[in-house]
Amino acid sequence: MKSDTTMSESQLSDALHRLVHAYKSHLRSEVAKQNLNLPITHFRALKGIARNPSSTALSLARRMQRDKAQITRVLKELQEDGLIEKRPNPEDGRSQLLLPTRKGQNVIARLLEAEQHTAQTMTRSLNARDVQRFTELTAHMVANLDEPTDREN
Amino acid sequence: MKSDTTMSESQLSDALHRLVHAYKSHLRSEVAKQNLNLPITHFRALKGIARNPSSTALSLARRMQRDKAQITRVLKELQEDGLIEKRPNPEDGRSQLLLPTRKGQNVIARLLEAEQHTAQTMTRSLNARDVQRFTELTAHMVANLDEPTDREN
DNA sequence: TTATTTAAGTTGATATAGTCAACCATATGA
DNA sequence: TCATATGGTTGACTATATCAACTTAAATAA
Repeated sequence: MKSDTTMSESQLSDALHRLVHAYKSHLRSEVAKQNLNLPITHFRALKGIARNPSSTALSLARRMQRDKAQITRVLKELQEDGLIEKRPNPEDGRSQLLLPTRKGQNVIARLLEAEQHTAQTMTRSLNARDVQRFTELTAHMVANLDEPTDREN
Repeated sequence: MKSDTTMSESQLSDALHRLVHAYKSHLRSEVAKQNLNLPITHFRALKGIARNPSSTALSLARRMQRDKAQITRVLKELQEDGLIEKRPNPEDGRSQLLLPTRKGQNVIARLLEAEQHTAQTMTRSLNARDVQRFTELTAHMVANLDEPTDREN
């Protein structure tokens, strides 16, 4: 009798979809309130660059687990918006180091606020332990999904 | 000193994105293994229709929390693929009832298998209680995000 | 040192998702 | 019966993702 299991897995899947949808739409509107017009992926990329001082397109793609083609495009737009700059990578002539500009740092600060509002709304009925637990479980599941097929990308 | 909080929220957000991305890509490949060529959203819609005997486009849109325009398109394609049919709704001349065809039911069964594989992979390091807890927390968060703005759509 | 292979990044083409506004037809209620 | 609301459709557009081909530089083998 596996239908119970199947059921709970369907629920898990649906709940996840709903959560991410609701999360993105809330965050998008928070970002808009800050008068910023930046898609979520761009935000995430920008954050990743700021957090990691010597990012390159490829290292970012790996950390975000996104296609490098997509990253190239996002970076191009971030650069056009003056949020990041690319510097030649002294260690590899094919690659560039990514840095947030001053403007980019400014924008990041505001984005983090928006993100925090959203996260606070989202977790307002949970205590810190629950949030912690949730994050851990999430990370576990990501690892489980990634492990089998040695990902390249 | 709120930077700790901000940090954990960023982590939560990133972890979530990664999970959904990994989940979708795993599920997509499981679906492909079944020789089915159906986007995830179509699958979810089909599932929703099968689960709920007297679905209409709008009720489905509400349950899935998706835009009705998007639902219309998904339904059109499911119908073109012969997976669902539309019957006039005796209670409202503007609306149609949605039913899976026999073929649709067949496909659903195989999709559920694919979904189950993915879920099993994803949760293999967790026990049932953890999964349960995770699903609950997810639902809580969805509720928190939905509550404030009385959603229409 | 040249030739071959690999890696970083870009580009093109295409698929999938989601959003918003305008719109048509039916329903509802004043 | 007129005005308004609702179910559903369509158009236009944005955002996200995937894959393959390609360019240039790097690494390695011959």
